[in-house]
Amino acid sequence: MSLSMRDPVIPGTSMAYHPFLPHRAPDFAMSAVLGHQPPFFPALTLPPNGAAALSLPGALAKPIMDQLVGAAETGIPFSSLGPQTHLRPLKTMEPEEEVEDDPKVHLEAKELWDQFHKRGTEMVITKSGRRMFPPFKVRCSGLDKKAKYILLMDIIAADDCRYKFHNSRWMVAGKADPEMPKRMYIHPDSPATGEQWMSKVVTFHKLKLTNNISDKHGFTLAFPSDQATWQGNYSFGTQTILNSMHKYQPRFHIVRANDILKLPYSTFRTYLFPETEFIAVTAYQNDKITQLKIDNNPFAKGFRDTGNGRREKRKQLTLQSMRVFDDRHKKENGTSDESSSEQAAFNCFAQSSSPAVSTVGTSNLKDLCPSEGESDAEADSKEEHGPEACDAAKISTTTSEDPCRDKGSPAVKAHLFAAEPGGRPRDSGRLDKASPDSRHSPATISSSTRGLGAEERRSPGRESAATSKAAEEARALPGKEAFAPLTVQTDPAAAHLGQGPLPGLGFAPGLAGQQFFNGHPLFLHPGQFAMGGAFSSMAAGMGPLLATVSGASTGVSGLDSTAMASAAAAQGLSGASATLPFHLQQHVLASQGLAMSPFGSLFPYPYTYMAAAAAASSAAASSSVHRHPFLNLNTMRPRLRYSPYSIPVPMPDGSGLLTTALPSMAAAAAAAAGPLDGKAAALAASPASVAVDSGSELNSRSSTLSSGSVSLSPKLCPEKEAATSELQNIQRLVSGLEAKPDRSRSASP
DNA sequence: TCTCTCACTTC
DNA sequence: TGAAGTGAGAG
Repeated sequence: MSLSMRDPVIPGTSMAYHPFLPHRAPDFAMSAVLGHQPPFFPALTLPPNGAAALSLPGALAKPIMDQLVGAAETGIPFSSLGPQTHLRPLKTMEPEEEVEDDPKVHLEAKELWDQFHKRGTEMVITKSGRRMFPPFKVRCSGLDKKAKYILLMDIIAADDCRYKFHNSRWMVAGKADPEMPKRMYIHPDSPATGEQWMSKVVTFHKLKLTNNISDKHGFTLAFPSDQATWQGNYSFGTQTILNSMHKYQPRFHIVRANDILKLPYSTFRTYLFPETEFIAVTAYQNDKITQLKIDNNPFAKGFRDTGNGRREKRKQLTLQSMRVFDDRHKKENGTSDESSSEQAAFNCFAQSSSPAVSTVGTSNLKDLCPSEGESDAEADSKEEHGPEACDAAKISTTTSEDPCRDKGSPAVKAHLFAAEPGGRPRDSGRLDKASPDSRHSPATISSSTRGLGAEERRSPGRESAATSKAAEEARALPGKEAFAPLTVQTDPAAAHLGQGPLPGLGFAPGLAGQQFFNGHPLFLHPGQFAMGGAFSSMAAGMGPLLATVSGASTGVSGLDSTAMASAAAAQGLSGASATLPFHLQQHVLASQGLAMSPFGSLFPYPYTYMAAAAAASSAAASSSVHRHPFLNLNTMRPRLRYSPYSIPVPMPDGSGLLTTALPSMAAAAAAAAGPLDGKAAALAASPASVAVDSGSELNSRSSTLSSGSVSLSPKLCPEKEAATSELQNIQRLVSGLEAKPDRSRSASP
């Protein structure tokens, strides 16, 4: 049984769903708390009949169940298993039936995105968080109507560059700053049936972007995995922390799972829309972008030229003053330079007075301002081919070297922005969109290789030699290893958590008013208590996950005194002592405008540890290769389908699924992944490049690729045709990776 | 560059 | 009606 938004769960009344509460005890076939270390470990749910009832990959389920069940039967101290273990109702662990589906995802408002993208989309980030505009919306099809899916979104760094807006163009300004802890946002409606998802446009407009590293709207989970790139901590949250003047790429994920608890073991189908790439800014740099926002964002109506808003009044005032100035100038010089006058006016009005700009607001993609800066005009003229062509180009561009790209870095898309230094063959090399549907073609990344390839494909940069040089220099700079976004690392275990690429997972926000813990201890930041459906089950199912608060330098996870105590006691957790007093927790929650769930903050785990874990995760992810955890993961494990979550490995006593086990695992993973840096990316890139080879193909193939039936392009990897079983592909690719990380190059033309 | 306040908007 | 989302502009 899983909770969802549809479950009538209301904070304060949802306790009935909490497995830790006494009245829930009967629902459990078994209930036990195993182990006591580390305190931050969430409970591992264990059905009474072992692995069979747990919908986990065989490889994972077996060792876990063997250990847990075996330990219980033989009297082995639970502590030897490491994590606290909770047994959950069998019914919640019943495996799902595998039903074929063929998900397709279409980006909504693509035309709008194209308009922005052509000029280098900027997204404002603020301390309190700013929504994305255009909003990220997709429409799904091809889902199994009856199956449940969890939809997620995250934003990853597009490259390792820092940018500056110079001479009306975005230019590389050096190496990227240390990456912020990444978070994944779970759509608040998750989980929902395929039918439900397909019946509406899935919007992620509530996701906010922030530059506040102390943001409390997130938490981190950590769990072991043999997939290095996904081993460690996973952050979720309603706000994504970004670096200003850095380029980012939103991603959309479809996970077929009827319960959040299965998320860690489910296959992620990732979709990437190049046109949604953007540069985070604290203040708009490109006036054209500003104008586009004003013209299209309802909330900015007041700044539109049309209307009686402040903008209009100001404009009129400015115009008036300008006329006075101009008249005076004419009298003084006896001549009138219309062009200069316009230019002056343009400068003074900051484009608000530009006629050309006013037309930008239309939904149609037209030239914005021919009269504007040469760079813009140039860009526009080049972009007149249409947004679709532009997209195709993005995807197909492959020849030029991207200066900003780290060796092996899969994602380098600096060239994607129109406002970049001229002279680059922006349009050259673009592939015509063969299919009308290509406009909706995302770069599907259900397979690691494809995902990486997609970005790799795009990475070929348009950067000038100069920028390339700068990037090179920047690259030479000390890595981000030193970066520790989160303050204190109180637990050694947390340190290694970050050794591997750690993709951030963000659990949805708008789940307010719903309980998300029907069960197990999950370390959540107070800010997450408002989350609902997805979390309800997630908490219950994140057994092997280590939860930590991420991105928070202050505070402690808010915990309901009652529930927390109950949970803590049940789990034998010791971290509660590190938490704030209940009233303080309430204060923390209140400060965030969040209602504290009665059972809410279940996790008495030391906030500091969580932060440390997140920091470690972030630091690990900051490596060039790890810049794109998702893609990197794929690189490491080329799969048509992959799970960002851990895959079971033999668990040593005392470690098991716990974080304690992470060190060794992470280390091993890191060791394996390390050498792959760069090469691995290349490997992954090959299939991906194929996938993105043609916009039309992307679209038509997205489903196929995502489904894993066939994802590799016949052009590049004929031997990897759909007929090849997924397992075989995985095995082959993985073995190849391990043996020859760079083999991919040879395999990919 | 960034942060904050402001007037204005939508919902 | 008020909370929340906007860009402008000052500092």
